[in-house]
Amino acid sequence: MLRLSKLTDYAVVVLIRLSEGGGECARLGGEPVQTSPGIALATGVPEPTVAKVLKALTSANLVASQRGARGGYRLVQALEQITIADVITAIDGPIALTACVDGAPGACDVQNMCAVKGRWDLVNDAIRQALTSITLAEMRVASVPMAFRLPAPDHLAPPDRLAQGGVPLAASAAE
Amino acid sequence: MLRLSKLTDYAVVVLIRLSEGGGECARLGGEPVQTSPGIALATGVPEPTVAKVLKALTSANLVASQRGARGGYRLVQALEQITIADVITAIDGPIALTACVDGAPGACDVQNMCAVKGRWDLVNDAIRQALTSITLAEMRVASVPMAFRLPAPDHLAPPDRLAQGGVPLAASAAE
DNA sequence: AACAATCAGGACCGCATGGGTCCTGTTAAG
DNA sequence: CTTAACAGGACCCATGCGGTCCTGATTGTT
Repeated sequence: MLRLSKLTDYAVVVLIRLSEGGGECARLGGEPVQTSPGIALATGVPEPTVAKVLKALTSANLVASQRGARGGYRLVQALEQITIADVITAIDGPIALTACVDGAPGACDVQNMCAVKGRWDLVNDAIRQALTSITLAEMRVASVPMAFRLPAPDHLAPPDRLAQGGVPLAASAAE
Repeated sequence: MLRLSKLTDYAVVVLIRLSEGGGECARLGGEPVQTSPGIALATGVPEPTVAKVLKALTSANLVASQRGARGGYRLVQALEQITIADVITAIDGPIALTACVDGAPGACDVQNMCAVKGRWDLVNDAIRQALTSITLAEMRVASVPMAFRLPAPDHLAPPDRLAQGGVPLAASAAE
């Protein structure tokens, strides 16, 4: 699968949402912050999950948090400065395809004559480089080719119309 | 984690083992084949797992099988022609990082206003390209920098000494 | 012709991991 | 002092992977 976690997907959504300047809570010396309930409402991701993602992103210093009333989160870098590798590392931990490379305790169980030991590093480096070369800004411009772009991010988009007719994608071909 | 399955790791081991010409069963009109028990014995991977991996590799036409007595498996391409992407696709299925891209049944549950729909394709392509650019031959030469290379593949290497002093890698820096 | 060896293709089970929720404490603005 | 929001856990459940096994089909050997 080579599948990355759904949380990482959410993190991208949340970060892009954060970049769209939360127009609601422009306080705190000009630094506009957004609350996790607000982001959850705007993105459709459940609030606890948004909170969890934001905590991880804060630990990774991708976003900054302001505690207390009128608090919230804000980006510390522009989307152009955030790479996919950053997000994946923040959410899923270090990028390592196999247990052999990311410091597994018992190493592989067939380490005796494992003829390919350490060779995955080559692949890991390639992956890592590929992920480092893509920024969130690039991902955003590549998305939403249709007219569904919300120009004003401060008025939370009503999900009704979008959910009905919007974005059929691959959901129809589901067995 | 972006972790790929352990089966894929085994597949690489098995394929490299297959490339080292099974010296035992040189039959079948000059096409030397190796049996799955033999490969299991040589690599240290349990036999059922080897068999499962080989079946998947056969379905993906990375190896050819000869049924019946004196049967076995052999490579259909040189290691130089097999990319990591081939192996991953054979074992783990198509390379797709998120459920949004590989035709998931329900699509993402937040598809309503998912602002990043389809944007993972960028990342997927980058990953796919990175994995396609690395062949098994490159992985083999990059491995085993020490004197642990077994010159004769038919005499199974005694695991004892190798397991003890061999290849410390990153296993020490765990946690 | 009978036998044995080997692959084919499933079904099956247990465990680990991730996804998701919730609870309690801490901070800061009003 | 109260309230709103983050911090940082603990916790449960489902999914999927790793691994094993069984039965049948095929083919060389005796």
